[in-house]
Amino acid sequence: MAQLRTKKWQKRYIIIETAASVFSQRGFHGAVIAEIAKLAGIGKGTIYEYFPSKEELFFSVFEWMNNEMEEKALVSIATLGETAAERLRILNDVFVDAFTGIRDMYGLTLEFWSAAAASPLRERFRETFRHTYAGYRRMVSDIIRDGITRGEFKHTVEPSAVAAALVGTWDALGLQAWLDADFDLRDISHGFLDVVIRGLRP
Amino acid sequence: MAQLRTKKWQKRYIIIETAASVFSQRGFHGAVIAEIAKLAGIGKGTIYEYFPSKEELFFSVFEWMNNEMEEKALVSIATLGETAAERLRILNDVFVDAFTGIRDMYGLTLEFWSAAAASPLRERFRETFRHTYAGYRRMVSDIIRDGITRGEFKHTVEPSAVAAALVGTWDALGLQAWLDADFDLRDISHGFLDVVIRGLRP
Amino acid sequence: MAQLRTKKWQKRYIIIETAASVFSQRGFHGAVIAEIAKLAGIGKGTIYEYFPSKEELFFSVFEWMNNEMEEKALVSIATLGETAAERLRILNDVFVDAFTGIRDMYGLTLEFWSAAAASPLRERFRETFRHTYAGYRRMVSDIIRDGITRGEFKHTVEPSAVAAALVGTWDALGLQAWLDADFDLRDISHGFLDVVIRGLRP
Amino acid sequence: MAQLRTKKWQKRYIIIETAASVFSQRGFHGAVIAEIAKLAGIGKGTIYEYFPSKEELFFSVFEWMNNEMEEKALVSIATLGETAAERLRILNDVFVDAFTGIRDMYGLTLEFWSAAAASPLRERFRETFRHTYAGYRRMVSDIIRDGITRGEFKHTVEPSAVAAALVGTWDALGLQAWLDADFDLRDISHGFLDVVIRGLRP
DNA sequence: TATGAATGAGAATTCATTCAT
DNA sequence: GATGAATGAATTCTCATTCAT
Repeated sequence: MAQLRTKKWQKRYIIIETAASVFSQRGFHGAVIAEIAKLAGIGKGTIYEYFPSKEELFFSVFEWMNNEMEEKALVSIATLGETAAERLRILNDVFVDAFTGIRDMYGLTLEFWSAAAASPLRERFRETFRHTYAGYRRMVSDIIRDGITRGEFKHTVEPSAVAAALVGTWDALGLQAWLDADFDLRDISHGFLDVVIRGLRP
Repeated sequence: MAQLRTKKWQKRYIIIETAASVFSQRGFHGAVIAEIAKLAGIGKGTIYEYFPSKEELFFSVFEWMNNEMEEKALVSIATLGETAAERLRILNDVFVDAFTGIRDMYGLTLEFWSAAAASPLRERFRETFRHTYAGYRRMVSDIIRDGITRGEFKHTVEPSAVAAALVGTWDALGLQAWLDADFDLRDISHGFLDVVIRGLRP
Repeated sequence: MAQLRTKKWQKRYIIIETAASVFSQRGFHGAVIAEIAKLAGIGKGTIYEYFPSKEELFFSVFEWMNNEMEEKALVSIATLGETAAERLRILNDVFVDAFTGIRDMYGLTLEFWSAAAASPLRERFRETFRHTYAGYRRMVSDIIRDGITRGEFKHTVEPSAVAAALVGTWDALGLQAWLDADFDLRDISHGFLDVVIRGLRP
Repeated sequence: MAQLRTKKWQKRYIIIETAASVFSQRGFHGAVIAEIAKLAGIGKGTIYEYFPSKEELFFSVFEWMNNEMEEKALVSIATLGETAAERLRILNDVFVDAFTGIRDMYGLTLEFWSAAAASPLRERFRETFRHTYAGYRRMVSDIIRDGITRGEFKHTVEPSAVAAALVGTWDALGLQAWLDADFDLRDISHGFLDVVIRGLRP
């Protein structure tokens, strides 16, 4: 991204980062543009030079976080292990780690979902969510299909069903972990993944 | 509920139901008390005779929907089948059916999560969520433990891990189905549950 | 107007009157809703209970002033003198008096014209102006036609042309008088009307 | 104007012309400096090299249009016909033509009036209006006085009263024509002028 | 001289909540 | 108990103007 080096994009990035933090602490509606600007060290009006509205800024934060996360996942996919099972475990850990890394920003995810339900930009939020989920499902179902091909997994399993469910599980376990400090995300996801992998074996 | 027969509680119930509909269409922040009142056929001020604030009303809607759902789940639990596997499948269908039944109100769930992240009443939302999830996890882990006891499931599986993941899966598959009209929730959940149950077998 | 006695209409009227004064002093854009409210002795939000927007409030002021003026003109028409010429003179004086009576509010008229050119409600302003002018033109051309019938005026004059011009003249002389404190509106309009009436004679 | 040949004045002229167009479409308050600059093909900041403020720019547009119009009127005056009546008719046509020529810019005139009522520069607008009207009145009263001298007009008419009224009539008929597409400005002004000229005859 | 990125004062509007009736 | 008129705090967004480059 040569762009990232230009001043314009650097400032845009600063705004997004600051906004992410404020939105995550206060929620979309609780966040106030003036505060974001002040924390970003710029004037209120400047934000509107970069984003046409609060909603669009929020959507940009959403896109940015999606990209960050997807990039991590893709990297991990590229550097993966021997067996399909092993690769599922590694991918699982990517999500666990990602969640742990943004734990205090998890509320933001919930705000994104709410935006997908009730924002004026809801259709764009939904479309992006659909797209993102489709991407993750594809990653997982590719691994499973590969496992089937190699004889590692039973050929009667439905890769897309398992993929959808696994992706959903990562999401949902993150939610429970966010709710409950005692929830041991790593342990629980490992325990469950063991069961799933056993279930996938021929 | 003897209460439900009193006028006071009847009107309270009407408000909650109307509010649920409006919140689900417009989101918490987009919903306007005046509209809820008008649709409920009462005066704006009257709502404040029953609920101290918009947030509290929203929270009451949340509690009410939780109760509705839990009741259904408990009924299904009580009337269950022979094997543990069968009971898991029935419980799975309860969630699938519940989701299908409130599909057009699913946005409300997302708003509840957002409230858990950013409402002034967030702690109460979180606490209720925690409690609800704990309840569902208990239902599932009871079934699994029972399966282990009966020798139907492997005794090394961690019931609570599987329970947390399954409950999460139901949640998360609902979300994906809400996002994507083509998503065949029943099929996919069945396909996945088969794998999980195989994985649970000794 | 039984309505005028209801509280709702009384308050509406107070707001319109106060707004007329503020708009006339500061112009539409210079006027601030908060000031109107304060001067009217009510809360800022209350204005929005009666008028959906600043523009609509302004338009209501416009309608109100139009009605006031038209009423006066109609009264004078009803109580008029013998000859057509006399009636033109009386009508002329109605406008002269009206202008003198609202001299310090004349700026408001200019603001209305500006609104007819550039307000979001411009079409309604224009339509109302058209309607008002048509009404005044009709009053005048009726008098002239009557004068022709009675043989007082030449039958070849075009009543509608003279009516349009006379109505315009009253407007425009008011404007010049507003610009220039030395401008003797009464004298000048009388001098001119004499010429016009001579010109109308057979 | 030797000035017009310098680059500085050329650019100033371009800005004024562009501004006239934008102000006429959007009104003074609806017009945005950035748009004027873009349409003029220059940078936003550059406008401030030529005009100290939006108001001053608007005032310059006003002056420029006044000069344009006055020039036309003076030219027509210089090339006039035989009798005083004929000269009044020619002057009348100058205004009719001028109006027709700037029909779609007529809104601008209304904005100038509004500025005379409510701009921070209102005094300068008023002064200029006064001056302009005085000029036109002088043109007309000179003609009438000349007509009286030549015995063409009655010596008891008050030239300045008729002049003020005629000038006002041109203004006001333009307004009515602007409001109403069906208004036949030429016909009506001719019909009226005939009456006035008859009234002026001895 | 020209530019346009940055600024923040400023104002309309919304709507949860109150409270007199 | 029920109501809805009144309220004003709160917030987004606009845009004329400045000034470093």
